[in-house]
Amino acid sequence: MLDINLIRQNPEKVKSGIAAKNSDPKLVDDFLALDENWRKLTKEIDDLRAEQNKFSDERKIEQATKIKDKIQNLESDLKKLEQNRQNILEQLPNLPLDDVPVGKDESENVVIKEVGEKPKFNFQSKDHLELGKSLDLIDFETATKVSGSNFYYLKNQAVLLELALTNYAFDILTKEGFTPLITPDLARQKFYTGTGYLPQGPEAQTYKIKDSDLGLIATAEITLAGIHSDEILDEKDLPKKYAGFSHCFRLEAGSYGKYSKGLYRIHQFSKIEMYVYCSPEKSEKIHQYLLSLEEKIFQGLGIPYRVVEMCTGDLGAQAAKKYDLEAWMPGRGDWGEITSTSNTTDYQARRLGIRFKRKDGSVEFTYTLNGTAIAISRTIIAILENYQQKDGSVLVPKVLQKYLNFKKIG
RNA sequence: GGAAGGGUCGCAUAGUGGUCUAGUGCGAUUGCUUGGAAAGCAAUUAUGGGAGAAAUCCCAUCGCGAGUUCGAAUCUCGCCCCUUCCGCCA
Repeated sequence: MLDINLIRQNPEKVKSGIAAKNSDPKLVDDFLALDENWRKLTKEIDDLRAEQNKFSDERKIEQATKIKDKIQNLESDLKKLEQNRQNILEQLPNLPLDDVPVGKDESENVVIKEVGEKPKFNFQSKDHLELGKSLDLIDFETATKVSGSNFYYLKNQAVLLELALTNYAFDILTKEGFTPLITPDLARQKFYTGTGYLPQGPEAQTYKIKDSDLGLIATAEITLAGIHSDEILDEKDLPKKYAGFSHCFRLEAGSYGKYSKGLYRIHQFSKIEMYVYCSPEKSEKIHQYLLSLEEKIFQGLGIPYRVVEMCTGDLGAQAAKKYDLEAWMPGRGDWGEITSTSNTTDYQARRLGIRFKRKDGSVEFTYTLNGTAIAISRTIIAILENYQQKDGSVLVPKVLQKYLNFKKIG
């Protein structure tokens, strides 16, 4: 949600910002028109109420009743105005930061750097599906029978690999002062909408629990953002850094093609998400910090990756700035998204009511940032495909060996 | 899942239809006092919205939402949460 005062005072800035994100700038004019009517009517009703209160206090019941009827008539109009105004407000995406490259879609994203050496195989390499099968690590067939397509059983050493990756990431993050958490895998709807995820409708990517207000979370971002909703934090406690493990559930309706196969696009996976609450002036530095932690994790794993900065058109609604890490995936012979970190400024905080009190006593909205520490399933793809050997086995990255009693899979 | 009780200002508590503009205590901040502190005394002590150049004024908020009423913290209904007991279970 954007700051109403910003829209009122600087509509041109808002228009150009949302236009860069492929949203219709006309929404701003619509909003301002509704807002002006809303203000007029609000004033009118407030004044009437003041009058009604006065008559009530003086027990002038007849006059008070008359005003009451008047207010009731106006109030239904006000409700409509308020709702329309709110609808538009919720449609407006967060504005991109000034230094974000302008672009229409993902084709205009900017590759910032490439780190690590792509492996060169002197044998016929396999993709993770073949490796998963030959090494008995992933079972899609049985999962399809039990749960449907795009589910999987992790088996044998892949299970231990998942746990090792979890421990590895938590070790790094706790050293960095993050509070480790295992979050609920279900959350109330208001936290989906608050973080900007759509719980329903044709574009919904999330599962909803029938006859309840709950849904399966698509990311721990939802449960981590909820922690301090409707709270006023103390500036001296900022930044608050959380690392939350959760299962993530995504409908992924209509995803087909070679890039969707195997573990890449599935209905359920495990992920550790970083989430930071901070003051506005610290947010850009912390965003770079989150990116550096993501790089540290994948450098440690020895997986070649590149850093991509999203252009304005590919930021999504919540983000003001966003970087992805893409790992080299030999099985597809291409890069595949493996982490994502966003500065959502005060966009989520406004919806969720997350504020903080400065030393001088003033209260303002907190900035929030999120970043993937590790998405286990895609990381397993990258490990299997990059560490495969001629004999069909897969070496375990050095940093994981201390969590496992084997150095080689197969 | 069932039954009973509860949710009030940072915390603790009072408040069962109008003087609640929410009392009291604790805590916090500021001032007075002091060599300094404590104690004491005094004042302040929320959030959102609207009008205004400002001082300031007005509206809303007692878990959330709807309703009854000229008037609701107080009455009614729905929901959420907490506590205790029962059931079920890891």
